[in-house]
Amino acid sequence: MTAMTISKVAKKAGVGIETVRFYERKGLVDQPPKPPSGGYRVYPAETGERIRFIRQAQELGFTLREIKELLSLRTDPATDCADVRERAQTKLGEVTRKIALMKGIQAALEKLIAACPGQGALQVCSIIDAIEAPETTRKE
Amino acid sequence: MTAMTISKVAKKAGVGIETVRFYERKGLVDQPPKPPSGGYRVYPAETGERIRFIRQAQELGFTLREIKELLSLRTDPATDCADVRERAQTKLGEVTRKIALMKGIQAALEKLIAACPGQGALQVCSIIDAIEAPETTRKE
DNA sequence: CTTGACTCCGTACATGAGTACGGAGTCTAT
DNA sequence: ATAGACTCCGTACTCATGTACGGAGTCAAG
Repeated sequence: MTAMTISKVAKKAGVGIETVRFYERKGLVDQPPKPPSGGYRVYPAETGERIRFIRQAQELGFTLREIKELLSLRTDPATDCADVRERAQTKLGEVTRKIALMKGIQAALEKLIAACPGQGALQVCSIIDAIEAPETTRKE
Repeated sequence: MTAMTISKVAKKAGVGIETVRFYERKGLVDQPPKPPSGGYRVYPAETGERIRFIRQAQELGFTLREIKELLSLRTDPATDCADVRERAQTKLGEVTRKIALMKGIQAALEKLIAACPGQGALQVCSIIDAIEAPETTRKE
């Protein structure tokens, strides 16, 4: 069982070595200590999963800063539960909002696909219909 | 009814003037022609909506390049329907996938919130559980 | 017809998120 | 014990996405 070196982690996570190191610098993943005997750092298996999570969260429009916050949410005895709870609820609001927006786009795309293949010119339907202007009810 | 100048558009869309101009340069929104009489450009009302859409799509993790593609999808007689349909379907796949990922995070947050307030130390539950490793079934 | 606010345009600067490079050390297989 | 592959670390470069600046032109009100 070969030790988990940085290149193994990177490969498992589907990123480059430099990216792993970049996330270490940013505090998104822990840099394991160098073994006292000297030599290469050895990574726990979770690091790969953690990086995968980071990448997916990025695809969902979270910044590394936000992802760091997400990752710091965990129920363990050491952290103040009420605080974690509150931050989790804030994040939950964000993702719920994003899901709603995304569903708007999904619906618009489905409508577009449905409208398209019929014959030539049905309605002109734009993706922008996906957004229901929230505040644009002001004239001027 | 005062003409829609660039600052009005920006305000309506909730961005700065420079951002509008930046999107014009990038081809994400059309730059209206300068009136032949000279003077300031006047913008159609849709520009504001369009920019709002751009910002929302960005929050959902789409790049400007991708958003440009999204915006170019529309069923109108001028464009090849089959082509539009195909591109729309690709995009639909992407957003559907994103929704699934986002729901994973949503569920994890809900679980976290539910686990938290009970007493002190219930399970340690990490957000990373949100991701079901797709390919990590390889050992080594 | 002048003043203050706004537009236009080009260019420069900023920030987030990597990516690349290079030299020195380490590990492993032959 | 040496070659080839890999690690470590610092620094520098890149690319996307804006933001800021500055000077010249324009507009509308007093």
